Amino acid sequence: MEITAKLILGDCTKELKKLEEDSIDLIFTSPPYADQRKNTYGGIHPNKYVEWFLPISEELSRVLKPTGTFVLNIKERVVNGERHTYVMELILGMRKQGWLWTEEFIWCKKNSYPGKWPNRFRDSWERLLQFNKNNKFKMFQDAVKVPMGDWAKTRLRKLSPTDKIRDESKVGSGFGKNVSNWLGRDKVYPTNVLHLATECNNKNHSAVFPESLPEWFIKLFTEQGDWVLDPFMGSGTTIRVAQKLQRHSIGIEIQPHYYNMVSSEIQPKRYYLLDKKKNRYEINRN
Amino acid sequence: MEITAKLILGDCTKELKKLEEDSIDLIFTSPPYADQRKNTYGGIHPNKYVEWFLPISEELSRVLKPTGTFVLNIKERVVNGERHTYVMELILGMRKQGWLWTEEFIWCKKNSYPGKWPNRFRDSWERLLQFNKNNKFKMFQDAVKVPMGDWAKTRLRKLSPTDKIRDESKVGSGFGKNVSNWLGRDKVYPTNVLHLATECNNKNHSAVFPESLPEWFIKLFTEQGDWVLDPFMGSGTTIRVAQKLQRHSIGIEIQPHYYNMVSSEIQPKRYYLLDKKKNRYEINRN
DNA sequence: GTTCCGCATGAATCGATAG
DNA sequence: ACTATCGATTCATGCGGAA
Repeated sequence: MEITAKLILGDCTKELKKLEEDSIDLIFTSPPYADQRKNTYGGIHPNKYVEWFLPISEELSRVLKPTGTFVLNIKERVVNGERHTYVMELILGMRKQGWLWTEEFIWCKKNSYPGKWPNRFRDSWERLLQFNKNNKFKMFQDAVKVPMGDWAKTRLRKLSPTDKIRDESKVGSGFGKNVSNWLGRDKVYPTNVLHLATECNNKNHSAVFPESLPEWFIKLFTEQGDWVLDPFMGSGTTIRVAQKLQRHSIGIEIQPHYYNMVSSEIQPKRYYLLDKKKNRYEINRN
Repeated sequence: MEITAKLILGDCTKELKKLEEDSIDLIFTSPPYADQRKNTYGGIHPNKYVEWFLPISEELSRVLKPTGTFVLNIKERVVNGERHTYVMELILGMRKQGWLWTEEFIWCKKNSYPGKWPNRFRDSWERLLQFNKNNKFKMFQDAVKVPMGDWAKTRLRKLSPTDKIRDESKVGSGFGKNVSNWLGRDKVYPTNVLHLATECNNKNHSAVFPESLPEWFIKLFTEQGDWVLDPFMGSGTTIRVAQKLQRHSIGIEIQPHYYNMVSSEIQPKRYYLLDKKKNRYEINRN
């Protein structure tokens, strides 16, 4: 199996137009926050943020498959002691473009940026907005199951024989029936809150988010061989993870510095062979 | 010292008008979510939510002191597979009224409502929106400091309401029972993410949020003798905590059932004496 | 006195069915 | 076509009684 990673140097407002429509399964990106990264994209002023982004989201809608998902990592800045409203206005604007605002996940950053202010605490969470073109979209929930809470160890350890037998006899409570289903089960579905630490010790590139963040969404919304797009590639975290998980990827970056860095690291094509024993693809080292 | 708890039976859209202006230090409330609790306030349809709430927030602005804070606990419902936008529209509407949207805290609920759907995970967080009339407001950050270190973090997160209830005598010292463990440990400021479990069905009253939620904000935004208002009192959690922490309180509730329940539990006036040894007020049992 | 187990039940949401 | 009601699904926790 051949997995492609296509890197593009350029402004995504222009480069996106060259991509084929209905071709992407997942867009995962963290655009430059308002007034951050001043050199990039001219350092968008919070008040101009929405009008800058809407043409981009329009193009993203064009390239996304009808069953695809767009995950946007964003957080509003504080302006004059107040949270700015550009994220809310962006959601409202994108809905007018036809996007569905399906869900808002929360990323709780375990080690948030340090600091102390008289009127606020450290900001320790970010939004992960899920948008879709259609209310039928691809989702692979089993791929992101998590270990069950501690309560299970103590409480489900010993189940009386009656509980196991009760299966169909007592449908009334509904609980007894399901308890037996949970025996031997150690994983449950996650919630819409993600607890991940920020990576701080990566020397080569300062990624805005840890690899586990795109990893979670790539596993959730795509399968092997699907296409992942990051229009604001930056240090290439999304692309790197996509390749690792054997998804095709396209990354667009405006800054040559980042583009060159990622280019030197990512192979444009990688080949995987089906290992029949393990029943999965393994990288072909030849 | 005399601490008042004033309970009002009635519709807050009317009752708020009778309150004195610039008299409240903290408003903490959890209004009925759109189309939930159908018996209360007629079960407001998501599309009508903003126009229903804005007149109320207008009155809340009137009664709040210029240095006061309004904390609103709210979450949007899913309508047609999409998160509804009434919360965002509410924030935008309140800003037009002159409110400042200072901050958004996240309440992560460890035990969220169960369920499984093909297109979403369980909803495990709620918003706590902080609004102010002025960018100079009262805030007592030291009152909510938490112990440092991983040990303390996990401990804090796992603290069940019972753990706290067991030692209610040590009012104001945080989470009673474990305080001794924290002696000698450095304390740090918290972040804008709160990890609390919802109180499951208590035998007496099913509160929508645990006591530790209003407790945290009451400690953060008020001092002893200040005034706390909850215009949607419900089972009276906010009022109960305010009284425990020796803040005056006003609770408004439209349903006689709840009003009577809280009335039977809360003393309209409670007297505290200054214990000079401990340098704090203790309840006068005479 | 602890620890352990059984039971009930939540600010929910989807899809099918009925009016 | 559009709205109202109902059953199925699922995990963490408090409470009360038992070991």
